[in-house]
Amino acid sequence: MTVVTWNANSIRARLERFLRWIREHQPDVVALQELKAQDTDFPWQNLADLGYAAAVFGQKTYNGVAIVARSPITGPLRGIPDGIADADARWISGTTNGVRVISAYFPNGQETKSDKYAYKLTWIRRLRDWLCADGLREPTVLCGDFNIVSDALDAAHPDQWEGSVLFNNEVCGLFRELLDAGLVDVFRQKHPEGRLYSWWDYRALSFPKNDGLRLDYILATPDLAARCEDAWVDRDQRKGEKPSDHAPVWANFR
DNA sequence: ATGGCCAATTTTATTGGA
Repeated sequence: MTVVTWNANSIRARLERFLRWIREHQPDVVALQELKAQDTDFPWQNLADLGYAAAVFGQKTYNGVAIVARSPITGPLRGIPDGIADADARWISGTTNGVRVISAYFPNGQETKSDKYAYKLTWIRRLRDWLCADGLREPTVLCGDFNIVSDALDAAHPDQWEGSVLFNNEVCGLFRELLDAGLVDVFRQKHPEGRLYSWWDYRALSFPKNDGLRLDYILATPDLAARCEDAWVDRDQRKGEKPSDHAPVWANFR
């Protein structure tokens, strides 16, 4: 089973590229983030025509997450199921092919002194608490744009990001707490040397210079992680006309 | 070669992204 996580940075702006990519690569499961679209603007029919089911948690203008899969998706949940109100569409889960799939778009946080950063920390702690309490009772992949540089190996120039909302002791500590809840970073497992990235700024020739960050992760419960054969970044999707600033991150499970 | 911000909004600047 192949699992991909991709921050599309607007599903409408990326529609042609997205559908072409689905047709060419036929992934089994895709976790999408930053749809920047309401449910009614999601390409349900295009995907159905290609043989894919979808579970969507859309939002106008900002955020928005979805799961797309070749097998039916059962028991979809929209929003971290802890009963706490959240105005942002950042989390969806569903089960397909016997695996619980979560697509999560972690808050960016803007600046460390901002309310948005406080919200980021609160949001990640909610996710951690849910994972620890009852989130990992079945084989699970937690996929998404974490907006966290988990380690200096995940940045081309870590010194330029140290202390930012993406890379500091607080968010790195919370990332470790997500792993401690019972998850394995399967891409790290396959590439312990690091220096591979999933996001490059649109500005300043960041992609040709490979001045990137790894922000997109696939975390799996240990049973699944043991079945992971390979993990890779689909750099071709950052090339050409109208790319997202994120490339899809893939993992293949036996 | 992969190329010098981009996307959405009742737009012609502003907000947010990372």
